[in-house]
Amino acid sequence: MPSEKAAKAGSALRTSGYRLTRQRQLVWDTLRRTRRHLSAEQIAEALRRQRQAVDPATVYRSLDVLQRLGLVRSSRLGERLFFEIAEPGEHYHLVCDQCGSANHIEGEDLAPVLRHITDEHRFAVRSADLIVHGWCEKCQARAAAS
Amino acid sequence: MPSEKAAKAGSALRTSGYRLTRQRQLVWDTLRRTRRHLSAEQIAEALRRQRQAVDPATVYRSLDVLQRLGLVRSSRLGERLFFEIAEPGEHYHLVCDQCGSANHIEGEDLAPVLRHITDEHRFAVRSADLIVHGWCEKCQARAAAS
DNA sequence: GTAACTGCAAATTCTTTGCACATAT
DNA sequence: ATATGTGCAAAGAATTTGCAGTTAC
Repeated sequence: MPSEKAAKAGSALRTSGYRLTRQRQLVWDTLRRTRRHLSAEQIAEALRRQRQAVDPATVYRSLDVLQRLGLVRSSRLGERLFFEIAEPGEHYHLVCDQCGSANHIEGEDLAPVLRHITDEHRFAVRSADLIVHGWCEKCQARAAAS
Repeated sequence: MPSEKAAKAGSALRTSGYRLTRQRQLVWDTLRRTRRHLSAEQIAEALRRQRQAVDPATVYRSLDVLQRLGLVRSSRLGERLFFEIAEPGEHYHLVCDQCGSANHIEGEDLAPVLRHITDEHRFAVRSADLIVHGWCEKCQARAAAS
Protein backbone atom coordinates (compact mmCIF):
# COMPACT_ATOMS: atom_id res chain seq x y z
CA MET A 1 0.00 0.00 0.00
CA PRO A 2 2.91 2.48 0.12
CA SER A 3 4.69 3.43 -3.18
CA GLU A 4 3.82 6.51 -5.26
CA LYS A 5 1.03 7.94 -3.19
CA ALA A 6 2.84 7.36 0.06
CA ALA A 7 5.96 9.00 -1.35
CA LYS A 8 3.91 11.99 -2.46
CA ALA A 9 3.87 13.59 0.96
CA GLY A 10 7.60 13.12 1.43
CA SER A 11 8.61 14.76 -1.81
CA ALA A 12 6.01 17.51 -1.50
CA LEU A 13 7.35 18.34 1.92
CA ARG A 14 10.94 18.38 0.82
CA THR A 15 10.47 20.43 -2.33
CA SER A 16 8.68 23.01 -0.21
CA GLY A 17 11.48 23.24 2.30
CA TYR A 18 9.72 21.29 5.02
CA ARG A 19 11.32 18.32 6.68
CA LEU A 20 10.06 14.81 6.50
CA THR A 21 9.74 13.70 10.09
CA ARG A 22 8.49 10.53 11.70
CA GLN A 23 5.50 12.40 13.09
CA ARG A 24 4.41 13.92 9.77
CA GLN A 25 4.83 10.56 8.11
CA LEU A 26 2.68 8.87 10.75
CA VAL A 27 -0.08 11.47 10.58
CA TRP A 28 -0.17 11.22 6.80
CA ASP A 29 -0.21 7.43 6.86
CA THR A 30 -3.02 7.35 9.39
CA LEU A 31 -5.12 9.62 7.24
CA ARG A 32 -4.37 7.62 4.12
CA ARG A 33 -5.41 4.39 5.72
CA THR A 34 -8.95 5.62 6.46
CA ARG A 35 -11.69 6.59 4.10
CA ARG A 36 -13.28 8.47 6.95
CA HIS A 37 -12.64 11.91 8.27
CA LEU A 38 -10.59 11.95 11.40
CA SER A 39 -10.28 14.56 14.09
CA ALA A 40 -6.81 15.46 15.34
CA GLU A 41 -7.61 13.66 18.55
CA GLN A 42 -8.65 10.52 16.71
CA ILE A 43 -5.38 10.52 14.81
CA ALA A 44 -3.40 10.95 18.01
CA GLU A 45 -5.44 8.18 19.62
CA ALA A 46 -4.88 5.78 16.70
CA LEU A 47 -1.13 6.38 16.88
CA ARG A 48 -1.11 5.92 20.62
CA ARG A 49 -2.71 2.54 20.15
CA GLN A 50 0.03 1.56 17.69
CA ARG A 51 2.64 2.55 20.26
CA GLN A 52 3.68 5.42 18.01
CA ALA A 53 2.37 8.21 20.18
CA VAL A 54 2.53 11.70 18.69
CA ASP A 55 1.63 14.69 20.79
CA PRO A 56 -1.75 16.23 19.84
CA ALA A 57 -0.09 19.62 19.34
CA THR A 58 2.23 18.01 16.83
CA VAL A 59 -0.68 16.31 15.10
CA TYR A 60 -2.29 19.71 14.64
CA ARG A 61 0.95 21.21 13.38
CA SER A 62 1.53 18.35 10.97
CA LEU A 63 -1.98 18.61 9.60
CA ASP A 64 -1.46 22.31 9.17
CA VAL A 65 1.63 21.76 7.04
CA LEU A 66 -0.02 19.04 4.97
CA GLN A 67 -2.95 21.34 4.44
CA ARG A 68 -0.72 24.17 3.26
CA LEU A 69 0.74 21.79 0.72
CA GLY A 70 -2.76 20.95 -0.47
CA LEU A 71 -2.45 17.32 0.54
CA VAL A 72 -5.06 17.48 3.27
CA ARG A 73 -8.27 19.38 3.73
CA SER A 74 -10.25 20.09 6.83
CA SER A 75 -13.85 20.91 7.59
CA ARG A 76 -15.74 21.69 10.70
CA LEU A 77 -18.41 19.06 11.12
CA GLY A 78 -20.48 19.51 14.22
CA GLU A 79 -18.24 20.37 17.12
CA ARG A 80 -14.81 19.64 15.82
CA LEU A 81 -12.43 19.98 12.94
CA PHE A 82 -12.10 16.89 10.80
CA PHE A 83 -9.30 16.13 8.40
CA GLU A 84 -9.11 14.03 5.27
CA ILE A 85 -6.85 13.43 2.29
CA ALA A 86 -7.54 16.14 -0.28
CA GLU A 87 -9.11 14.67 -3.38
CA PRO A 88 -10.00 16.75 -6.39
CA GLY A 89 -13.65 17.40 -7.12
CA GLU A 90 -16.76 18.28 -5.20
CA HIS A 91 -17.86 16.34 -2.26
CA TYR A 92 -20.45 16.34 0.44
CA HIS A 93 -20.27 15.44 4.06
CA LEU A 94 -22.63 12.98 5.62
CA VAL A 95 -22.65 13.21 9.38
CA CYS A 96 -24.48 10.53 11.31
CA ASP A 97 -26.36 11.99 14.28
CA GLN A 98 -26.42 8.63 15.95
CA CYS A 99 -22.85 7.29 15.86
CA GLY A 100 -21.10 10.54 14.95
CA SER A 101 -19.32 9.08 11.93
CA ALA A 102 -18.41 11.48 9.16
CA ASN A 103 -18.06 10.40 5.57
CA HIS A 104 -17.93 12.08 2.24
CA ILE A 105 -19.33 11.19 -1.11
CA GLU A 106 -18.38 12.46 -4.52
CA GLY A 107 -20.66 14.20 -6.96
CA GLU A 108 -21.10 17.09 -9.34
CA ASP A 109 -24.68 17.86 -8.43
CA LEU A 110 -23.79 21.04 -6.67
CA ALA A 111 -22.65 22.83 -9.82
CA PRO A 112 -26.06 24.25 -10.78
CA VAL A 113 -26.68 25.45 -7.25
CA LEU A 114 -23.36 27.27 -7.15
CA ARG A 115 -23.96 28.79 -10.56
CA HIS A 116 -27.24 30.15 -9.25
CA ILE A 117 -25.51 31.67 -6.24
CA THR A 118 -22.88 33.35 -8.40
CA ASP A 119 -25.34 34.70 -10.93
CA GLU A 120 -28.27 35.74 -8.77
CA HIS A 121 -26.57 36.78 -5.58
CA ARG A 122 -23.35 38.31 -6.87
CA PHE A 123 -21.38 36.18 -4.45
CA ALA A 124 -17.93 35.05 -5.63
CA VAL A 125 -17.88 31.40 -4.65
CA ARG A 126 -14.53 30.08 -3.50
CA SER A 127 -15.57 26.82 -1.92
CA ALA A 128 -18.73 25.07 -0.89
CA ASP A 129 -19.44 22.40 1.61
CA LEU A 130 -22.73 20.59 1.85
CA ILE A 131 -23.17 19.12 5.29
CA VAL A 132 -25.95 16.61 5.60
CA HIS A 133 -27.09 15.37 8.98
CA GLY A 134 -29.09 12.21 9.42
CA TRP A 135 -28.68 8.51 10.03
CA CYS A 136 -26.10 6.34 8.33
CA GLU A 137 -27.04 2.96 6.88
CA LYS A 138 -25.64 1.04 9.86
CA CYS A 139 -27.53 3.04 12.44
CA GLN A 140 -30.76 2.73 10.45
CA ALA A 141 -30.31 -1.05 10.44
CA ARG A 142 -29.51 -1.10 14.13
CA ALA A 143 -32.65 0.94 14.92
CA ALA A 144 -34.83 -1.26 12.74
CA ALA A 145 -33.54 -4.37 14.51
CA SER A 146 -34.66 -3.20 17.93
CA MET B 1 -42.73 46.21 14.14
CA PRO B 2 -44.00 44.42 17.26
CA SER B 3 -47.49 42.83 17.18
CA GLU B 4 -48.18 39.24 16.12
CA LYS B 5 -44.68 38.09 15.35
CA ALA B 6 -43.21 39.69 18.41
CA ALA B 7 -45.91 38.14 20.55
CA LYS B 8 -45.18 34.73 19.08
CA ALA B 9 -42.20 34.08 21.28
CA GLY B 10 -44.06 35.11 24.40
CA SER B 11 -47.00 32.80 23.90
CA ALA B 12 -44.86 29.92 22.66
CA LEU B 13 -42.77 30.20 25.80
CA ARG B 14 -45.77 30.29 28.10
CA THR B 15 -47.69 27.46 26.52
CA SER B 16 -44.58 25.33 26.87
CA GLY B 17 -44.19 26.09 30.53
CA TYR B 18 -41.25 28.44 30.14
CA ARG B 19 -41.28 31.90 31.57
CA LEU B 20 -41.17 35.07 29.59
CA THR B 21 -38.27 37.01 30.99
CA ARG B 22 -36.74 40.31 30.07
CA GLN B 23 -33.61 38.51 28.87
CA ARG B 24 -35.42 36.09 26.58
CA GLN B 25 -37.48 38.90 25.19
CA LEU B 26 -34.37 40.96 24.46
CA VAL B 27 -32.52 38.10 22.80
CA TRP B 28 -35.51 37.33 20.61
CA ASP B 29 -36.01 40.99 19.68
CA THR B 30 -32.35 41.38 18.76
CA LEU B 31 -32.50 38.40 16.47
CA ARG B 32 -35.74 39.58 14.89
CA ARG B 33 -34.29 42.97 14.10
CA THR B 34 -31.48 41.56 11.98
CA ARG B 35 -31.62 39.67 8.75
CA ARG B 36 -28.13 38.42 9.45
CA HIS B 37 -26.94 35.57 11.55
CA LEU B 38 -25.64 36.61 14.91
CA SER B 39 -23.32 34.85 17.28
CA ALA B 40 -24.21 34.72 20.96
CA GLU B 41 -21.44 37.19 21.62
CA GLN B 42 -22.76 39.59 18.99
CA ILE B 43 -26.18 39.48 20.59
CA ALA B 44 -24.72 40.15 24.02
CA GLU B 45 -22.66 43.00 22.57
CA ALA B 46 -25.67 44.57 20.85
CA LEU B 47 -27.63 44.49 24.10
CA ARG B 48 -24.71 45.91 26.04
CA ARG B 49 -24.65 48.86 23.63
CA GLN B 50 -28.34 49.47 24.29
CA ARG B 51 -27.68 49.50 28.03
CA GLN B 52 -29.67 46.28 28.35
CA ALA B 53 -26.75 44.03 29.16
CA VAL B 54 -27.50 40.32 29.34
CA ASP B 55 -24.87 37.89 30.49
CA PRO B 56 -23.44 35.76 27.65
CA ALA B 57 -24.30 32.59 29.54
CA THR B 58 -27.90 33.74 29.67
CA VAL B 59 -27.85 34.58 25.98
CA TYR B 60 -26.76 31.01 25.27
CA ARG B 61 -29.44 29.64 27.56
CA SER B 62 -32.13 31.81 26.01
CA LEU B 63 -31.13 30.78 22.52
CA ASP B 64 -31.24 27.20 23.61
CA VAL B 65 -34.82 27.53 24.80
CA LEU B 66 -35.91 29.40 21.69
CA GLN B 67 -34.29 26.71 19.63
CA ARG B 68 -36.12 23.96 21.47
CA LEU B 69 -39.37 25.76 20.68
CA GLY B 70 -38.40 25.81 17.02
CA LEU B 71 -38.29 29.59 16.91
CA VAL B 72 -34.56 29.84 16.32
CA ARG B 73 -32.05 27.75 14.45
CA SER B 74 -28.31 27.65 14.72
CA SER B 75 -25.50 26.64 12.46
CA ARG B 76 -21.80 26.45 12.82
CA LEU B 77 -20.25 28.77 10.27
CA GLY B 78 -16.49 28.83 10.42
CA GLU B 79 -15.38 29.01 14.01
CA ARG B 80 -18.54 29.86 15.85
CA LEU B 81 -22.18 29.08 16.26
CA PHE B 82 -24.52 31.55 14.61
CA PHE B 83 -28.19 31.97 15.36
CA GLU B 84 -31.10 33.17 13.29
CA ILE B 85 -34.88 33.24 13.32
CA ALA B 86 -36.13 29.90 12.05
CA GLU B 87 -37.89 30.30 8.72
CA PRO B 88 -39.45 27.40 6.89
CA GLY B 89 -37.80 26.12 3.74
CA GLU B 90 -34.32 25.37 2.57
CA HIS B 91 -31.61 27.89 2.74
CA TYR B 92 -27.93 28.21 2.15
CA HIS B 93 -25.29 30.08 4.04
CA LEU B 94 -22.98 32.50 2.34
CA VAL B 95 -19.95 33.30 4.44
CA CYS B 96 -17.69 36.12 3.29
CA ASP B 97 -14.03 35.24 3.84
CA GLN B 98 -13.14 38.91 3.79
CA CYS B 99 -15.52 40.65 6.21
CA GLY B 100 -16.83 37.53 7.96
CA SER B 101 -20.48 38.38 7.34
CA ALA B 102 -22.88 35.48 7.19
CA ASN B 103 -26.10 35.60 5.22
CA HIS B 104 -28.58 33.12 3.99
CA ILE B 105 -30.53 32.84 0.79
CA GLU B 106 -33.62 30.82 0.00
CA GLY B 107 -33.99 28.17 -2.63
CA GLU B 108 -35.07 24.64 -3.34
CA ASP B 109 -32.19 23.69 -5.61
CA LEU B 110 -30.88 21.25 -3.09
CA ALA B 111 -33.78 18.84 -3.45
CA PRO B 112 -32.28 16.77 -6.29
CA VAL B 113 -28.97 16.53 -4.50
CA LEU B 114 -30.63 15.26 -1.33
CA ARG B 115 -32.71 12.78 -3.28
CA HIS B 116 -29.52 11.42 -4.75
CA ILE B 117 -27.99 11.03 -1.30
CA THR B 118 -31.02 9.20 0.04
CA ASP B 119 -31.35 6.89 -2.94
CA GLU B 120 -27.76 6.11 -3.78
CA HIS B 121 -26.11 6.24 -0.40
CA ARG B 122 -28.83 4.87 1.84
CA PHE B 123 -28.42 7.82 4.15
CA ALA B 124 -31.56 9.03 5.95
CA VAL B 125 -31.35 12.79 5.54
CA ARG B 126 -32.62 14.81 8.47
CA SER B 127 -31.22 18.21 7.59
CA ALA B 128 -28.79 19.74 5.17
CA ASP B 129 -26.77 22.89 5.24
CA LEU B 130 -24.86 24.21 2.28
CA ILE B 131 -22.09 26.49 3.42
CA VAL B 132 -20.53 28.56 0.70
CA HIS B 133 -17.35 30.49 1.30
CA GLY B 134 -16.23 33.33 -0.92
CA TRP B 135 -16.50 37.08 -1.27
CA CYS B 136 -19.66 39.05 -0.77
CA GLU B 137 -20.70 41.73 -3.22
CA LYS B 138 -19.46 44.57 -1.01
CA CYS B 139 -16.02 43.11 -0.56
CA GLN B 140 -15.71 42.40 -4.27
CA ALA B 141 -16.49 46.03 -4.97
CA ARG B 142 -14.05 47.21 -2.34
CA ALA B 143 -11.30 45.01 -3.81
CA ALA B 144 -12.02 46.21 -7.35
CA ALA B 145 -11.79 49.83 -6.22
CA SER B 146 -8.27 49.49 -4.88
C1' DG C 1 -44.55 31.17 47.85
C1' DT C 2 -41.86 28.54 44.92
C1' DA C 3 -40.03 26.61 40.79
C1' DA C 4 -37.72 28.60 37.08
C1' DC C 5 -34.25 31.93 35.73
C1' DT C 6 -30.13 34.91 35.99
C1' DG C 7 -25.39 36.54 36.85
C1' DC C 8 -21.02 35.45 37.95
C1' DA C 9 -17.13 32.60 38.19
C1' DA C 10 -15.26 28.29 37.44
C1' DA C 11 -15.07 24.25 34.48
C1' DT C 12 -14.83 22.14 29.79
C1' DT C 13 -13.48 21.26 25.26
C1' DC C 14 -10.91 22.03 21.24
C1' DT C 15 -6.98 24.25 19.38
C1' DT C 16 -2.86 27.20 19.46
C1' DT C 17 1.54 28.94 21.38
C1' DG C 18 6.08 29.53 23.97
C1' DC C 19 10.06 27.52 24.96
C1' DA C 20 13.95 24.28 25.88
C1' DC C 21 15.52 20.19 23.82
C1' DA C 22 15.94 17.03 19.77
C1' DT C 23 16.71 15.94 14.88
C1' DA C 24 16.59 16.14 9.60
C1' DT C 25 19.23 17.91 6.19
C1' DA D 1 26.16 23.00 12.15
C1' DT D 2 21.85 24.92 12.38
C1' DA D 3 17.32 25.84 11.12
C1' DT D 4 13.18 23.21 11.80
C1' DG D 5 10.43 20.39 14.40
C1' DT D 6 8.80 18.14 18.79
C1' DG D 7 6.92 17.48 23.49
C1' DC D 8 5.09 19.41 27.33
C1' DA D 9 2.70 22.66 29.76
C1' DA D 10 0.36 26.78 29.68
C1' DA D 11 -2.59 30.07 27.18
C1' DG D 12 -6.75 31.00 24.44
C1' DA D 13 -11.38 31.07 22.62
C1' DA D 14 -16.14 29.49 22.64
C1' DT D 15 -19.49 27.36 25.21
C1' DT D 16 -21.39 25.03 29.37
C1' DT D 17 -22.28 24.34 34.22
C1' DG D 18 -22.76 25.00 39.51
C1' DC D 19 -24.60 27.72 42.70
C1' DA D 20 -26.55 31.43 45.52
C1' DG D 21 -29.51 34.99 44.88
C1' DT D 22 -33.67 36.94 41.91
C1' DT D 23 -38.02 36.98 39.60
C1' DA D 24 -42.21 35.48 36.91
C1' DC D 25 -46.17 33.28 37.77
